Amino acid sequence: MSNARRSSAPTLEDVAQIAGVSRALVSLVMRNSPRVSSESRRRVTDAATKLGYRPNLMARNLAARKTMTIGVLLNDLHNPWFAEVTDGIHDAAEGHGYQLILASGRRTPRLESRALDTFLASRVDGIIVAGCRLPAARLDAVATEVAVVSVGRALPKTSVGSVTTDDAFGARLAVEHLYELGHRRIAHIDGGKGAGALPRRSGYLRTMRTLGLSDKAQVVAGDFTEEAGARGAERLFRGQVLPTAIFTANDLSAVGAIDVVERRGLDVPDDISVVGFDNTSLAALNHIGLTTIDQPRYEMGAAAATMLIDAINDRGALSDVSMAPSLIVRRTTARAAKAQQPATRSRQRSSVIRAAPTAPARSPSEAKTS
Amino acid sequence: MSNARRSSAPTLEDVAQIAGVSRALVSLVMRNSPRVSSESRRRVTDAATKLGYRPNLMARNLAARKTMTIGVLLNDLHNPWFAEVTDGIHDAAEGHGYQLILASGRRTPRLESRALDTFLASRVDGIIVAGCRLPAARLDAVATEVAVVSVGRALPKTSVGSVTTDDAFGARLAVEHLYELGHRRIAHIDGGKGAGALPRRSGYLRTMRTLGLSDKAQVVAGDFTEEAGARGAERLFRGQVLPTAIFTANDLSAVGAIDVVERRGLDVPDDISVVGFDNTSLAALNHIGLTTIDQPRYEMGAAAATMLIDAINDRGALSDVSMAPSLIVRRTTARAAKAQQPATRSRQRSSVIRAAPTAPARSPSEAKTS
DNA sequence: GTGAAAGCGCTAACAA
DNA sequence: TTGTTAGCGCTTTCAC
Repeated sequence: MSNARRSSAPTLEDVAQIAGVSRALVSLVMRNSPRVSSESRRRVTDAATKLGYRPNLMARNLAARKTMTIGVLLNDLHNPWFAEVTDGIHDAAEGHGYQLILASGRRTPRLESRALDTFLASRVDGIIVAGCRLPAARLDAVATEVAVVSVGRALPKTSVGSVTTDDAFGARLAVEHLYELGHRRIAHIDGGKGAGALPRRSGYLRTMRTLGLSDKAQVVAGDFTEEAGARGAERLFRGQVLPTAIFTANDLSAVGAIDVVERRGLDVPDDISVVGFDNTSLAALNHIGLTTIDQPRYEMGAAAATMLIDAINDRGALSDVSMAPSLIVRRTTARAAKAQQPATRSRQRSSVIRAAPTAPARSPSEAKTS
Repeated sequence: MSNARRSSAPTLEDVAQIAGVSRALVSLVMRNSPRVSSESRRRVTDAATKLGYRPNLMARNLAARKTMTIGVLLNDLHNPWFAEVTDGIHDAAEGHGYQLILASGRRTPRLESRALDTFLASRVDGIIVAGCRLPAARLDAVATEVAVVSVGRALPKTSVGSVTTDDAFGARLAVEHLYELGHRRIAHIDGGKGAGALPRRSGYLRTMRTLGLSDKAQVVAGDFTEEAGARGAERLFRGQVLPTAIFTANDLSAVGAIDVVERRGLDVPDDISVVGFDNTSLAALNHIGLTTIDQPRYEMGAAAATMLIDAINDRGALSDVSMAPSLIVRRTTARAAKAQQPATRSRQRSSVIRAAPTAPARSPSEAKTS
């Protein structure tokens, strides 16, 4: 560390001056227009580098009436799901010459709302909201001013486009998987008001009903965080009968729930099976080996960006696309024990034994770690 | 999804017109200046809401010659360390009235560099780079145009301020902890060119030397990712003698290494102890229970933002601050086995047994999960 | 307290 | 191919 800072950045005018040409010519060169003689081009670029000239984006965007920028609102930087979706958005946007500006909502509607205001004030050409929890009406209002697409949450009856997975079907896959393993008492720790939480919850309930398990269905409140998963599991332990399986609204919650189960001296999956949702990198960690429902996160991000950019350029309308989820079986689910009720149920954290599945690894279809 | 989009946003002029006042007055109201009569204020705000007026940030910033925005370059959205640092930056910046615009470098110097260019072109008032891998010279050049502070990596002899932890000391804590548990053959999977990787590596080497363990020191190349941790561990397994302990450059790598160790049929910590670095939320997951070196991530982010903002407003100079790391003992480290060489060393992934520490939990100082 | 006028740095017709 | 001329929407003196 030491010091030095510029006084005032050079402008187009400065460059034009020392290159001995007009401002318009410099402008053309900066946007590398083909209709410039190579001689002029050289003189301009020379002058520019000599001055350390850098076009002022604000001035450019103000004059051009577009920004070639898309604002991306991420609900929770702590959840790897968002990183993975963002990669997809990034690559697709870059391919079309668009820049990204990211904002973090920190799972707080107030901050999400403010971030949207900033995007609008910055006149971004389009907005992608990922896992956004804001009311549909709010998003629809934003969509009045600029094209918006939502990832991870459908917004029917609004002008907001969406790319989601079929959450209800994903929930069904999870429940059916557990059912086939012999589980009946299957609980669900939900995602509260989070994006996609509702269809996952109703998908769970519907499937339980279809399987004739309505009386055994049990939903506890969560919010897509690890802490919520832990709290949810604690809640289950406080109940009369313990479930033999837990289906959580996302991977983060699943990890929280597993911790609690093991802390209670029970084993996953021998005593209680757990299925997550998302198939984030977290689930894929071999050390966690979470059975979960895969969402094609990267592809979802890419699809959202492509749809948005097409809409911006009037090459297509916003729509609602739903991608197929799939079951990824790893090591947190196993055949239900004979006894409906797990054997041990010590309260204190006796030495925690995490054994491998007794059965040989069931189709360890380790999907791409993204 | 359906449709509708605005034609052209209302401007200050429009508002002034229908409020029956001058543009300047509207401007004052928008920036809520105190020298406006409440009557005028009311008329203006009424007109503004009626029109759905929203100040154009580009125009404002262009005219005001400042943006009240700080650009934050995050090296890797997939690593929770960045989310945690960002929270600190966010809160501190907000407290001073600054906005954030985030950019993801995706662990790619080319993208990091481009993001910096965008920040400069956008005329942000200051820049924070977190875990940035760009050459010091490049960052120093940027620092010529705007105040820059780096989190997680010191940049001596440049104009870039920095907030780091004492990485070398952290490495020493890790090695000494292992030494006290009886380990001698302690390997290090490093962070390559990553931020902070160098001091961690040299801290490791120096401590090994101090402990008279130079001949047993072994460094394998990594890059702060889980994959690199796994590759590094594989490399160790290919060696003549296996270490009894591994110190990795960060938590992500530690998790990768642990996976490989267990895949090889060995136990962590009974056969091989592992220590990470960062104490991210990942390490704190009970299910992982990684012994690691804590960095006060939130505080580092906040300190960086505060330092930057002070510098922007000439209330202080950029400097290099280093925060103290600390050892967090969880469950991936244990007393070294009697035999120098671990017993089993099966090649195939025999049933993986993950046992709890045989010794009762050693000071489970679960630091704040941030 | 309010208005008029002059830019901020650039793009976009249109002329030449 | 290059230069001229208007703005883009806002802030900021500086009068009144």
